[in-house]
Amino acid sequence: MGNVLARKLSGFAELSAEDHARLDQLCARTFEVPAGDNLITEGDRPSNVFLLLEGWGYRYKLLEDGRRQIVAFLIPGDLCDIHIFILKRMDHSIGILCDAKVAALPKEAIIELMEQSPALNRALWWATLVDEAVLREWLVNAGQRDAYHRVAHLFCEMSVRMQRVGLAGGPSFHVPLTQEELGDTMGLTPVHVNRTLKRMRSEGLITLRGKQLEIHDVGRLMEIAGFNPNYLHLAGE
Amino acid sequence: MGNVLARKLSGFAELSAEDHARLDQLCARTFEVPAGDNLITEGDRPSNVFLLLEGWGYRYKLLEDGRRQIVAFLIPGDLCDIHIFILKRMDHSIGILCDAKVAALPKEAIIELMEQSPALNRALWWATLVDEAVLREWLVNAGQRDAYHRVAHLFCEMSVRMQRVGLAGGPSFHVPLTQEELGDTMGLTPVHVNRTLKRMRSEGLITLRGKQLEIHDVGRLMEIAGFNPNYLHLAGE
DNA sequence: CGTAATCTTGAGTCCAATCAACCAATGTGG
DNA sequence: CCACATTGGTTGATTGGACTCAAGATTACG
Repeated sequence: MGNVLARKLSGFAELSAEDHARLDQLCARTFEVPAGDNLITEGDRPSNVFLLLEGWGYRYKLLEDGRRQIVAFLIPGDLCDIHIFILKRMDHSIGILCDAKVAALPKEAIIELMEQSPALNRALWWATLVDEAVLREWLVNAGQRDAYHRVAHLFCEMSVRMQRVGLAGGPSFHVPLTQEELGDTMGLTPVHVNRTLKRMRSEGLITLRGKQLEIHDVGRLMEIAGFNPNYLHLAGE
Repeated sequence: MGNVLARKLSGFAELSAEDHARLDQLCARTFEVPAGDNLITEGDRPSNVFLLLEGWGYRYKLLEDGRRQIVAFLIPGDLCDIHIFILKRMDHSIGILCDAKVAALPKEAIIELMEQSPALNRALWWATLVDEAVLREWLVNAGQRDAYHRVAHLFCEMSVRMQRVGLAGGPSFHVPLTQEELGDTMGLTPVHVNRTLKRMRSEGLITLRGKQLEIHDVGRLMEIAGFNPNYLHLAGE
């Protein structure tokens, strides 16, 4: 179903029934990608745009010595760069965190879509700009906040994003990340992530067991994190 | 002159004489912005796209307690987000570092430009995607590298970017940044930036005096930084 | 059910922050 | 034209947050 994408985009623009049909049609050809696989590898020249329908992915870059920085998470409804084919080669990789269902959209289909529907064109642009805004906020996170506030901020963002696509029923949702992956996201070691989570648990802020994250009081966590959702550019502004 | 923009874009796409004319025309109405001013402030609803013709600008976000993270530098030829008007409000600010000359491009002109010239459309897209790629690399920098390698990496990037728009004649170029601003860029304190620069100076890597940066051996600095220019997606790939 | 991956905790170390002067350069007004 | 103020740069001493190393507990999974 293109429903995940439609649901996400309709948070920004009013989509017509025709637009919905277009999106559904776009997602006709899907395939499965098992956890641990790479969807795209640095150096590739992708000619398709991928849409994540189920599961989680993540963008990352590797340094020569093996260190890894995760630069984005992809959750259902997320596209990997609509215009990626403009660049000659990928400058980063996209990995899959848990068994995923993916639609491959030929670039021609994307171009056609954007030409035919001004609403979708704008909506896809909006999604792209929000991705960039998230990247800026992650840079703020890594550059300015200490471990405790970094984790808090990331969890707030995840909560909002999961809510948005209907994957967080209530205060609890699935986060298929190891502590090592959390560390590589925020520039922390897994050991320090562990200690930070322990602290947040002991303060009654969260429960994180078996990849299930529960935020006991989102408002309070947002306050701690200094979380301002404006950068996600949600519907109601 | 739109020449700065044209020079930058022609590093990616072959622009026709007509395209050059279009760009020149676009930059007809210019104005000056003094150092220290904000070009755009968080919360604004810009209806113009700004093109920096002379001087330096920087994107930044402030936290409640006054800390600042610089998330990008704008040098001559850089546009501030072509499609910014799709978002309702700015989620960050753009400041001016040294007296600048700026062209304000009405969004209609941008849209028209992109419709009329496929080459320019692609080129502007390319510029946008490169901006995002730089952001990813900055996140890697802040998340994974220590102060010494962070500074080295940033200087390598600046060198390449300045070279690209013809603002670095040889190994030396103008960098109108205080050590505090360098710190806010990389998530370091000014004191530590100072010590790091001192070390790089003592190792004979750089000279930095009066806002003039000279990199004595770019190849060596790139090696130290682990700098791979692929993310800048230059012409020759 | 056993092995590997992940999580957890402790002890010691180190990189970068903080605190605090002092110096150099620039600029302004009397 | 000089006194003084301000900003930016430099250096030292100390502190602290996060890393490293290491070992044990728990969980996941073939």
